Amino acid sequence: MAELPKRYDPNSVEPKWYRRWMDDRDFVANSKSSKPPFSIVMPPPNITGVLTLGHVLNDTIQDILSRRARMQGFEVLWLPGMDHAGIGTQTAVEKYLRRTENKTRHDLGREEFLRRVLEWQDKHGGIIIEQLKRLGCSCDWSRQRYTLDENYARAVQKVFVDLYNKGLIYRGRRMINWDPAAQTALSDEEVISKPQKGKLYFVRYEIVEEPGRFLEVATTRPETIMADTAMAFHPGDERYVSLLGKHAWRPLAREKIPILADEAIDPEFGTGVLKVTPAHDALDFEIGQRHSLPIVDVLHADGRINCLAVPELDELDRFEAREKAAELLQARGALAKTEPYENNVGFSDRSDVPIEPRISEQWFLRYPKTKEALAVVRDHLIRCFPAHWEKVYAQWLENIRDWCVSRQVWWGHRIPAWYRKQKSEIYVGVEAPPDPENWIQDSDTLDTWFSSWLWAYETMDNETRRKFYPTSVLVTAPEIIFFWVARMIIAGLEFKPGRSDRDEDNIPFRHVYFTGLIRDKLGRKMSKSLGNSPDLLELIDKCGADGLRFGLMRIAPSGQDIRYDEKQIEEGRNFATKLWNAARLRQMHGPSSAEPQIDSSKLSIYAIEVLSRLNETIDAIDAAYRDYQFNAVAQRLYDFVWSDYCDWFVEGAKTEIFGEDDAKKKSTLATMDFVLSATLRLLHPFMPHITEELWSLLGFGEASIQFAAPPQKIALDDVADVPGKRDCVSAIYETVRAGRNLRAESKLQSNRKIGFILRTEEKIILGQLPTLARLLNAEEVRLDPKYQAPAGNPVAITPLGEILLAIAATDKARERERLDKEIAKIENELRTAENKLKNKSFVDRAPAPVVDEHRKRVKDLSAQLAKLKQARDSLS
RNA sequence: GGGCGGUUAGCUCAGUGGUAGAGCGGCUGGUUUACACCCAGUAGGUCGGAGGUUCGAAACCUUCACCGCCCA
Repeated sequence: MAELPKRYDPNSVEPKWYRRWMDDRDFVANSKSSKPPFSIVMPPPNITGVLTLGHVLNDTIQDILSRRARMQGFEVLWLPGMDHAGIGTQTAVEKYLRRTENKTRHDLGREEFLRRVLEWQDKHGGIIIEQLKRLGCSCDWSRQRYTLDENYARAVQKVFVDLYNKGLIYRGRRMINWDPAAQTALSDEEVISKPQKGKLYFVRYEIVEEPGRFLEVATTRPETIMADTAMAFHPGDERYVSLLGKHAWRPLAREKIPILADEAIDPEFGTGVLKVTPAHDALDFEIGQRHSLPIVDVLHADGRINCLAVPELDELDRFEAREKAAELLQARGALAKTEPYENNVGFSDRSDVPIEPRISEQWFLRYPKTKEALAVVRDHLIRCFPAHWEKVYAQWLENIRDWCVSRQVWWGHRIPAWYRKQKSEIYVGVEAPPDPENWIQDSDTLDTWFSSWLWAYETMDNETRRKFYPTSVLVTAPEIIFFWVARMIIAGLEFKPGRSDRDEDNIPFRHVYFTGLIRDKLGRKMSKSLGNSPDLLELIDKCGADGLRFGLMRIAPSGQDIRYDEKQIEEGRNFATKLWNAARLRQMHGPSSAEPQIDSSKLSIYAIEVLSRLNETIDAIDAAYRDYQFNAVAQRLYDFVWSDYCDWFVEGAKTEIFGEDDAKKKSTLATMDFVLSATLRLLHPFMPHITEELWSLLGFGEASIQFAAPPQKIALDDVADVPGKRDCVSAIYETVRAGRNLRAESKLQSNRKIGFILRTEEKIILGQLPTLARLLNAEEVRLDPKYQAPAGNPVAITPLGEILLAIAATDKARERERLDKEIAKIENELRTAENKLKNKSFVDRAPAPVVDEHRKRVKDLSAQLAKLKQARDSLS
């Protein structure tokens, strides 16, 4: 085998393996398999989206879970797909049309516009799928789905019809959230409230029955005064009771409006009087309903004023009109004052403009199965990770309101409802009415989430569903817990796609893992407009998909936001290179063995140590996976490979590899093979490409590493006194650290070969001197239990005794200083431990092992201190 | 206003009652035949404040402050 290059080149390795995996159909799930199922449905990215760090995080986690399950012997289905993103895609195409042809969708007409959207989709769509492949995602692409696939779209409409027939979906004129930019209704979940600096306008309304007396109202929206149909105060508010039943003059579009009392008014706010504008405020609408007030709408759909009675305001944009209305009121002496004011304003999640509460005829869903949906999470048929999301979920369900599902958008699933021409008759059905010429179909489409709530099972054919539904786990961002997660649970419980009627067979998933949110270095959200998202394909070119995956996973604590820094991805790349070189070193010493023969009776103490550490790592990783602590898994692997294996085991093992004893050499190489093979398998879910490449290069298996069983802990039962041997290794490593420190503190260059003397009675160290010397980069390490330091050799205390440099300190003053510092440190530690033991209640109450440990500490520290003081004295 | 997170080294973060940790960054030394995407060493912390529980608290409880998110 040719020597490997020094540096790992992911760009030549990663695409090669991905192609192979695809050619071998390794990711295709077999519904007929007898293996136990493991399934994930991918949260579908937008059809015209591109890969973001959020996707990388999300989909890497799904890939890790899928790949690990595959290795564990599960039949794995990771089902990918895309979402048509109704409003988002339509807006993008509209923008494009306006820019290139200066046309609106209405200029083109519905049919032509939809043709253009399809063109756009063909041109820009599905880029993200190729990017996910570059990331190494092991999705079953043969089952890739799209929310507008014919079958899927039909299922969406069928669900609508069913819910309509059950009376759960209804059409009604109600107060909804109107997005004046996108000109569509939105659901409550799509409204984000943001604090806004504005003004509070104090407006005077003259009392009709008492000319000259005024009622003062504080409002943030003077531009809607023309739509006021009443004034209201709290029934208990004594300031105003005398006005009850009287009337006020509306100062704009002057008219008499009644003064009434309603419990909903907060007497503390402003003057305690509310101007009731039922058409433009949700609370006012309710008050209006209670008091049978007329509804006057003074806004166009695009947010301009629609009020011929006040020509100064008519046709003005709502925000311009606000200023203008204030001016008009001022001119008429109706504006008492204005105050700066900050309040929360609902913004559209889509177009980031303030939402307009508006009365409109829309379709609504009265959510079914909300009690059951609460129960399945409360009773842990579904578990959230981290668990606190269960509370957030419950809170939403407990306060749930009907879902406005219709959108005034053309791109999407058209509402399967028809209205009879010239009659008020509605037909709702998957098929068009038999006499279409007499009907007009509803022009609206359904909320995109109304299609994605079926994603967990409508993406599967019957056979797939039988094998893989309910899915094992859903991985998603907390931002869409209501939009998607909760609604999918409701859909599963209502439509019962499972193999029985029982809830546990119909929930869409058993676990939900919520990722963190990725922020930039400054803590800001990643966004297109800020331009703070890295170019991921560039990053993959630079660090490899594996480097990106590992780097990101290592810094992604569960349940917390992630501060992204490219340096951390570089660390992922560096780690890949480290792993590569660890394999390279092994490969330089002859062929590795797929089944290394470990004769535990012949293992060196270092091999026992590294194998024990490997065992511990395997346990720790298992535990971390159980809690979905991916960063902990990554960190454990990083530490094991870099520190335990490379820094300590491999460096020490060079004694044997380059040594004369063939049996020892073989045993050491076998240990390396064992550890490397296990490490590659442990790392495979995180770094699929490099592990496959090394698995193949080192010949650890004929078949792909993807289906190799996860490493089991090695039994060291027949090794005598493992703890004793590990203590010995730990003492040796401690001694190495002390010796290296001596060398550096004595200003000796780290490459200079130098002699050390070890003053110890420990016999166990005899055979270990060559390894000790290698790790210390020493010319030799001389064992001398009776060594008398001639002129103050620099000395350090170790668990083995004392280690000394075989040369006199060149600078005695500095050496004294060093020893003084060391003495002070030890004295300090000693004092702490002694004080604890002096405390009677500690000795009486603390567990015996803890007390013993402190006694031992005092003993050890005292011995160390004595030796250090002796060395210090010999210098003066 | 209600709920949920967070506050540990210059930075990013681990750390579930028993001697405060890692990586990065800083500083010092190094082309020691796996790796300069590296190796060795090192400085740097009254664990946000105040109370409490305990023999013992970064961790558990109470409270306050500040930061962030979700819902009104």
